[in-house]
Amino acid sequence: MTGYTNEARIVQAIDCLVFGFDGETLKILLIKRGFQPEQGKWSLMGGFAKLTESLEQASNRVLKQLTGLDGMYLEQLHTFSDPNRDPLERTISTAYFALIDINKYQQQLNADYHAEWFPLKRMPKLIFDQQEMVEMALKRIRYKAALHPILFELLPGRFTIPQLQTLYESVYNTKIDKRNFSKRVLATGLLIKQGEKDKSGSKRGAFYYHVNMQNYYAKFQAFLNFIPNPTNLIS
Amino acid sequence: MTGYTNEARIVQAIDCLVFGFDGETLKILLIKRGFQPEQGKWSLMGGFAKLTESLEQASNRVLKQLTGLDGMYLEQLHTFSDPNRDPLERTISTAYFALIDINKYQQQLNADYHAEWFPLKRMPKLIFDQQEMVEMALKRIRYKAALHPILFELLPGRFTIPQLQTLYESVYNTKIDKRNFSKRVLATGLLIKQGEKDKSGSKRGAFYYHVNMQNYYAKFQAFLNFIPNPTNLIS
DNA sequence: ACAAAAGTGTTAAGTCTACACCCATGA
DNA sequence: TCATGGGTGTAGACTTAACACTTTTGT
Repeated sequence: MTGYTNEARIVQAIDCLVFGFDGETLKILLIKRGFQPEQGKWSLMGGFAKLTESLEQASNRVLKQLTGLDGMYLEQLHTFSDPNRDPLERTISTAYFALIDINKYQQQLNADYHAEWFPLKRMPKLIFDQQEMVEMALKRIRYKAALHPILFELLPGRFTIPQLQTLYESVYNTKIDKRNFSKRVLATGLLIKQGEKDKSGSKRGAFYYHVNMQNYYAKFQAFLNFIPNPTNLIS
Repeated sequence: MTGYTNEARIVQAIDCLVFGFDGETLKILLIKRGFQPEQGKWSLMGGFAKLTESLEQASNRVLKQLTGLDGMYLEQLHTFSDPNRDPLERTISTAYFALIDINKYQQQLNADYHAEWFPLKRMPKLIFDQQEMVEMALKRIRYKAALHPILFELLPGRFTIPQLQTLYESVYNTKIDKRNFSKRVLATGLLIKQGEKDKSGSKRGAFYYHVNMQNYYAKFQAFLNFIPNPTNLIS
């Protein structure tokens, strides 16, 4: 017996949504597609599953190629399977999203792909159903970050509370009271204050913090009620 | 140009996790697998994607075959792609979970599949990675039901508040104070009281309610903070 | 009349929100 | 010295949690 008989075999793709934060706004990494169809158009970084690797392995492989980075936060988003999603051939694509520290991103590696960071508000049209993927990823990130501390993945190893607040404000496109924000974020016990200050943003300087990794894993589930109005969150 | 060259083509399966509630406990519908490998073992209901259908269409087709039902609550859970998950051939499977009113389930249709409902606590060992699928689905249901009113999908068109409470208690394996429970559930505005009572559970009888579908869609997002301790919920 | 489940209200504790002033520093 | 962003506390509103007794009715 060598396999299932009479069943269709289908090309299995992966698409990677890479998000970063530049201190101002949430950005997504896009490439200029290097092959047909839709060659030369802006696109998510993707690839195809090989016979001997899982989709997680395929995504990590592709992300390593594109960004030079390993071991980043990576989560399966959804599998897109409309029979007409790819005009060239019936293809199923599983989308993954990654949250990376934009500073670790290795610029030289992407020369081949002509990769560029785009603020989400000024993103070009994408090919196939990738627009839908981006919207779903944003919903997922907003939903999840309201309950879990995933946004730390977008920051460097040390960061200030005002930076963290800007990140939350940019993800939720809202303004948060800084007194309430710092009270809550400190109350989680996830942050450890450092001696040094970041003087780049102000004359007085803001203290650096880093994540208490022990508490991070322990409290990953318990980081609730962070956002003023967790309405507008989606399934 | 007729397709991608040099890319692997892989069998794409779907697996359906069908949940129901019998008034006592949450149950899952399993079948005796009718083909190799693992023929005769207890398994999730599954199938293969045809070239011309999406995975959602495939799932609905398979669920219709198994249960006779259409249009049930169906959500994509996760895509499982370990290269060794199926010993016969490399197969990728996307799991979907369905929540159905167990009373609508059409018994005659499953004769071919030897389907049976199992309380989750007394579930037999499943084949391949299906055990993992069930665990992930349970986590997802608990997570989502803490924030959204999906558990109504498991109840008949009319139900009583004590029945609803039993359902929540069984999903979360916990006890909830009935005064607080009814206050909260009524405060959502999702329930409409009916004139009649269900006399089956007690001598006095409990009023029937049904879901206000208008509010249901409007408030699907806003049904928050339902469960005493939304700790133990998973990503 | 009694057993068994349904139904209902209050109070205290805790959490959340709104809000304004002083601090430190570089230019 | 002044302009800029950093840092902090409180009071009122609201929400949540804990808790017990009365009602209905079939047997």
